Amino acid sequence: MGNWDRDALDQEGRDKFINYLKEHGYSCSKSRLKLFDLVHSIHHHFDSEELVKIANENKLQISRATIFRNLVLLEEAGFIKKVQFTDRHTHYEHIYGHKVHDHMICVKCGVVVEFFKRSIQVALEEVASEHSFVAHSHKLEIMGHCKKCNPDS
Amino acid sequence: MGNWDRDALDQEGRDKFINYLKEHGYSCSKSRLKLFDLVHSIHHHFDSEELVKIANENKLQISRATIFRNLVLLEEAGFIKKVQFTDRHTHYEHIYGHKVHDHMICVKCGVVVEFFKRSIQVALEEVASEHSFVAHSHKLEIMGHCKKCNPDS
DNA sequence: GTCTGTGCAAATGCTTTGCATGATG
DNA sequence: CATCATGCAAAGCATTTGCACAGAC
Repeated sequence: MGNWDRDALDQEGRDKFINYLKEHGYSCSKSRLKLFDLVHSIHHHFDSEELVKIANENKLQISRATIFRNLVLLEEAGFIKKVQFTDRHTHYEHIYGHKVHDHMICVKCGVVVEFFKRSIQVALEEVASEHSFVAHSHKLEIMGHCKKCNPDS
Repeated sequence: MGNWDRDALDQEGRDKFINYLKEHGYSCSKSRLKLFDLVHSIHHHFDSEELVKIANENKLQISRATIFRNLVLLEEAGFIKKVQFTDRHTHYEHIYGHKVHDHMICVKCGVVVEFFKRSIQVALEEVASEHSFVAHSHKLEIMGHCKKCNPDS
């Protein structure tokens, strides 16, 4: 994961991020933009440790503290979202340029499958409105055994 | 939360727990049973801190370490389950004697509403089998604003 | 030049662990 | 009486924070 470069999609998101920063009175520091690029150079789930590692390997000059502080900002700006898998620390995934989806996790081998199911989305809307909630987002993870790890097969 | 007592339902669960311990080669220590009772005397979500606090107030003589160690056991035995809300530390809820349900969390006031929706359960089963997964459990949380905190109302 | 962001290292807070002691079967 | 559980205090680990300095606008 040492190499990372922006692609066209990210460039568009990058501009949105810059706008967000300006509109909300945050400055466009180099670290923030570097972190944005770094985060978007990873095409899978990631955690803070991974960012720190890549940043160090590539001598990006972003400290661990700055990474944590700006992950909060990226989350607040709606570019990334926390996901909690089996272990204790926080993982993130991209939102920008990605479709809404949920996760299925094999408790044996740890494989994570992303899926989208319209009927779930619809049912979520319904149940929220039944309880007079205005839903903004949700977190859904199915735990079980994947085909390979299925003890009965 | 200073008072706690077993009721009939818990007594049945308690026996199951004792069986579980025996079958799995764990000893039926006083601490373990006290923790079982304590956990089941709480009728809502709880966290380790709350258990420690009640244990101390009631002089139950269960140390923090023992609480953590046995929470793992209770989870493994299927009596409680981890739930992750907004803050950083782990919350638990009962499984035994409770129906399957999910949560809706108000991001403003933090209220947690439990709900059950059949169409969601059905859709979860479907999507798992579409991906050749055998689902054991799931975690579903809807984040949004409750009626009171809804900014548009 | 003023205000905001960053780096560093220390602090935090939940959780885990090593080891000597105590309870269990 | 051998084994497993517990208590205590210390360690771990992801994350947060205070403060002096650097960078943005």
